[in-house]
Amino acid sequence: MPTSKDVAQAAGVAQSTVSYVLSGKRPISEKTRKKVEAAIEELTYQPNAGARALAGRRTRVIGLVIPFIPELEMASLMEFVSVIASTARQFDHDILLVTEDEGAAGLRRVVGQQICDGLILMQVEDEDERLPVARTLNVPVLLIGIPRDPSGLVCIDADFEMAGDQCIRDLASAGHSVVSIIEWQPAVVNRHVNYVDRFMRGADTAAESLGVAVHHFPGGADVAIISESVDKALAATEGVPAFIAPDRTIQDILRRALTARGLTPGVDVSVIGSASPTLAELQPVPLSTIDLRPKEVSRRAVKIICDLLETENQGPHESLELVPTVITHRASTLRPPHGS
Amino acid sequence: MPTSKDVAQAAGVAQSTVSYVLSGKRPISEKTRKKVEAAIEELTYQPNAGARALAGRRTRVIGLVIPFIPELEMASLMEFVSVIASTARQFDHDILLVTEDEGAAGLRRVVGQQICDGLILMQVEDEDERLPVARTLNVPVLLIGIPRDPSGLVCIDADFEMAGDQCIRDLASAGHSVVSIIEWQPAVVNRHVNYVDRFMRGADTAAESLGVAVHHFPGGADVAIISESVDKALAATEGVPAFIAPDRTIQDILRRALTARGLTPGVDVSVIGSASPTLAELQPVPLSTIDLRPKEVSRRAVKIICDLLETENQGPHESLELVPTVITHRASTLRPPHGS
DNA sequence: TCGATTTATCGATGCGTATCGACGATGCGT
DNA sequence: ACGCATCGTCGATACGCATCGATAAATCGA
Repeated sequence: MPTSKDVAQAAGVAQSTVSYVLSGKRPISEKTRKKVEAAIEELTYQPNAGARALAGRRTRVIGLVIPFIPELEMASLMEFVSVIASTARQFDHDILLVTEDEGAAGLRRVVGQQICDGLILMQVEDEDERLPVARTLNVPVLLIGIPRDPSGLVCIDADFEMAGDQCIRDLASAGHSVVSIIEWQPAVVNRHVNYVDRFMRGADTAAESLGVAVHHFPGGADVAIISESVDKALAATEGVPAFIAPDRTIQDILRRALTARGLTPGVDVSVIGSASPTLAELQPVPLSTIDLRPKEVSRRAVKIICDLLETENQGPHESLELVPTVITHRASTLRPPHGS
Repeated sequence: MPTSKDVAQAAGVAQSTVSYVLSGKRPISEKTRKKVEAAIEELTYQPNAGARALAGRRTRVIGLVIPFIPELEMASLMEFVSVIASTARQFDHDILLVTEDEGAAGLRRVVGQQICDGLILMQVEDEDERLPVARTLNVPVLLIGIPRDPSGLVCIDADFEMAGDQCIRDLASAGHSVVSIIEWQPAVVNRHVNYVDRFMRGADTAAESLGVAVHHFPGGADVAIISESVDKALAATEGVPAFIAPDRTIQDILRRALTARGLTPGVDVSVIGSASPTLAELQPVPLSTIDLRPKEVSRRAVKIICDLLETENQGPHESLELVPTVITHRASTLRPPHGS
């Protein structure tokens, strides 16, 4: 492997000059820059990351703490991971995976060994055991998700309250006065992420101001529970029933339960789910969706932490950014009455 | 951040002694070891990764090249990633994400900058553009998947041929003489991964030796295509029909298509799918599965490359490891006739 | 034309660890 | 008691790069 010294020798300059050509931190004449760049090209020189980290006290690596494999939600998780990694590259950073099974000790390790310049924590819970540790680490930490006490922390998440609001308003404007919301699966709810509450709060508030009645039903991974909820919901509704199912697994089960009862989304019943546009269009009846914008959340998360890494001021930051959600009409919801 | 020099000072020894206590590469008296360990504890010393990499020419990081986000198969992908990261930790290594959108240049980068000691390539295609590059990198590379020409490369994958064989034998022993296999989705097939072919070869060979007739049907993401295949398959079968659907998405669609026709798995029809035991049990009718053992593949992949990293001999290795698949009877297939 | 600036480059040093050779201390046999 | 191997520790050096101060060269003003 060629070193910057080799490059310097090939270009007939000092090693430090090579370094300055690369970093641009001192003026370099056009002539020597050309020489150095030619030498770099010829030797296919690439700076050694370890040496760079040692001398520059910067690794340009961000640790990504992924939650413990819950067998569910994996697809969604992967989308975050993938977009985070790509975006990090755009900011000239790399992503190191830190698995949850290392626990809080893992955070101390990657920061203590200075493998990472900063951390992104995914799936932050209401009372997350990692937070006390995160607060004491002397590196920027970015949370995806909002804990009960976000003081002294930098958080970002989808605006679930807005999502709940949008769903209710949308159904209300389509003429529904009763809406049934089916919660996330117990596996999600029990993890004590609070976006469930935020969503419901947004929905309830909107419903109250619009005079819409909202029924809540527990989520469940198996058909029986959902079927039961559907029956209760149908019994409690006059006119065309409306369902909101923000959990992807739930919405699949819901669709089957409705089909089994001879109800067609967009005709006899309105359904709002959550899915990427692509997947939504692939449904038997294209699904109206509330888009929680995982990609945008991921992108902003990376941007925020990279900004923090640039301005290396040590003062503990604190901020809370909510990414607006987007509701999209497709065939699974009734159209609003003409003129409304 | 304390350094090994600080530790040395606190313990009243030389810095090199601290290093030897940590590495164990030279004998250290019980007494000074205790002193040093106490100092490490007290200062919460952790060795600097950059310095370590520089001096030891080893980063203890493995690059994991994840395929370009295909919107499908994400859950399965995440399972690999998660297990790989955990297993790497057991071998005292970390995982750096390398996204496919950097292309082959990404491989050169992470190796050239010596961010990684080795690479794991996921989802290797038949004629993978990354392979020529991989062969010239002077670090161990481990492929998950088997390219057309595996010469000079180290590969591991599930034994899809065995999987095909097992499925056919299982159905044959349950009395089926005609079996319909529904291929993976076009999105998978078109990516030119060859495990599809390997599976079919195993199935066809077994079928021939057992006198079983096999019908192949294309996969498809939407219900219409699968329904059509099912109808054709039913028409072509006398007695109880049997289906094999190794693609998870397909198997979900298949189940609905069969249900719609009043066929109950395990009673009027046999179905073998692919899913984790957990998910298989959650189905309306517990699904007989062919387990492609993604976790085991991941674990072995990490073990292999870590072994290669230990024995740093430079000679280009070549090997091909196939992980045995496991077929598990559940309620969705007919029971073999008594006594067989 | 000569000193005062500015510009471009060089040499030296430090970052924190691993490793090698050296050296004093200890134990051995005779 | 003396030479000799062994054990435990130390000091010095290298790893490859970033950065600082210094210096030579070029530019400018008067």
